[in-house]
Amino acid sequence: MRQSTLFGRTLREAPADAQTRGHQLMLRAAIARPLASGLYTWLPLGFRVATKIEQIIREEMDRIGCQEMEMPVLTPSDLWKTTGRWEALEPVTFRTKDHNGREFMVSYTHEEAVHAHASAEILSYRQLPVMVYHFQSKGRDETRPRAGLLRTREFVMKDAYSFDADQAGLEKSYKAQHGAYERIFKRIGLDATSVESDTGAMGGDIAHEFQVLTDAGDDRIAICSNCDYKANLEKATRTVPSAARTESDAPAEISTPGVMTIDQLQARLGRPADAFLKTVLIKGKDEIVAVVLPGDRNANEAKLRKLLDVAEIRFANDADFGRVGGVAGFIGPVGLRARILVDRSVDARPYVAGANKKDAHLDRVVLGRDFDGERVDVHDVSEGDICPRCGVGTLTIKRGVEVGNIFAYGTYYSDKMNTTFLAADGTRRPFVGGSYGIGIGRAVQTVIETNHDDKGIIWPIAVAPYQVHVIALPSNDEAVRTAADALVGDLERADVEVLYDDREETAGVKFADADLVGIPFRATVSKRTLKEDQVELKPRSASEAEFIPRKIATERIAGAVRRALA
RNA sequence: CGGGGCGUAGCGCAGCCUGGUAGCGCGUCGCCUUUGGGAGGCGAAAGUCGAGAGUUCGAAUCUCUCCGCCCCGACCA
Repeated sequence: MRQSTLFGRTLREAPADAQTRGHQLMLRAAIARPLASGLYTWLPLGFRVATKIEQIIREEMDRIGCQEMEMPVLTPSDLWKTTGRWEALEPVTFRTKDHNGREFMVSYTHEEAVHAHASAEILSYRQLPVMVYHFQSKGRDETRPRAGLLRTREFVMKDAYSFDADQAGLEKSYKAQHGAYERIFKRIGLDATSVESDTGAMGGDIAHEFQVLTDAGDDRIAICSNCDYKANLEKATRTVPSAARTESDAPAEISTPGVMTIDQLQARLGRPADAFLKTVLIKGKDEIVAVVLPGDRNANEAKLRKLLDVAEIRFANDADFGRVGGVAGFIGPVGLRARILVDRSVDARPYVAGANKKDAHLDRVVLGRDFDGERVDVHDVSEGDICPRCGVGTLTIKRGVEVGNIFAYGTYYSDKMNTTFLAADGTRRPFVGGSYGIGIGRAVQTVIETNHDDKGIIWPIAVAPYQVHVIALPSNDEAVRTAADALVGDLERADVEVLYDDREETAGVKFADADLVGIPFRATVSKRTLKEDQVELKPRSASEAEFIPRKIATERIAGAVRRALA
């Protein structure tokens, strides 16, 4: 490919609204361009990367017997209505109607569609298990697209679906996908770790996210310093140190005029945050729920949403406070007329809690004696907490990008859509399923986020837009041009992918662009190298170049590419 | 959807407070010189100042409404 004709120019400066390094480099290196908020066009260089990533995924899916197909972007509303997601996904989806008024969704995902097909194609247990996948655009009207390709409103996802006769089969399919994912991310050059994740509103048992740790990410992951425990903060828990039970007198009211927050209580009473109980009133499905936590812990919204089976956590209003007998700022679990959830971080010792009376708190409130409630796990873990698995290591919290997820949802969709097969014993049984997604654009930018230096991208060769960047210097010199043209032709005949910088630019511009675009090998043909009858070869990731006699340059460069790919 | 910020030439920005000729750097175009790390000279093109309404003799600048974009939070691949 001659760079003089390449569609898409490099940018010397990144647009001011590009925040992360990957976003900046993605734009500067002409990988993709925004068309509107959260909508991106692949430029030729980026499209080649995306295509290579797809091909790697395709090979690994095929290897585990997952069959490629393709379902439409637009899917009819009645399909979604059978699972209730037409309503549930309303705020985050794009919709349209045809000329007869029939409604369609720009598919958010394809579980419904694939179940409809499975139901029609798979009649007997003899046809199971089956795994299928496709690469297809998803539409998600994200309220906040973010960081370039990391979160967009339309993106291509590889989504695979497994259908099994029973739970044991599902677990096998799930393991096969998990293995494929590990191979895929390794080949792409992403250091992705599988992390336990929340199963979301769909329930189900097992789910893993593949997270790439980088500050550009917007997920938070708890990681044990000792064992292999890793979990999304939405799900992460900890070992709560057991406190010795202490005896104490009955609660006593203390006057605390105007003292309404944990911070103020600490200042006023001179005790640490964990000496207090924090009580948060929230709206449940059709009840008011009080969540009781130690003063130094925050409630985890994801955990609460799942526990209460609500889409969104909303705090109680004044009327709700009155209804349960609480006073804002002085709320506590003792005598409260609400469903009470007590976080497992609360232990069996006396705390200071709100007295449900203006300007008053209760000292020496003890769980089990003075109040009680359902014991739950709804707190955020913090840096330094004890690992829940090994009980030895401490947790650190890192940011991550979720490049893929796998999810064993079981019969969730089959039950709702009544998709069944005929089992060996003659009964009709629901498909036991799982879904497995990878975002292509997100993967591309995550590779950049984790493979660059201060000059530009450093592509892993397996996904690089081209393998060798040939630089002619200067390209208007007859001899240089002839030699460079010949090298490019020879390399291409040896099946090497070449980007050829034949532009009439100065050396500085060409080298700076080569570093920015980040093709793994740079081969320079210049007046200087020609004098010695040589070609200069420099890997993007190395600081030193080597000089190769022109006669064997093609062979040597093609060999280097082959070794790098192996 | 809650909170915050920003829209002036392709990109990065100044000008706005205190109303009066629309500017700078880079890029782009032409010619010349240059060619191993974003070169130099001369010349040139390019802006509905996000949109609309208002105030004013006069609005990029003041007021209002709308639109777009970004960041933090919540949600996702």
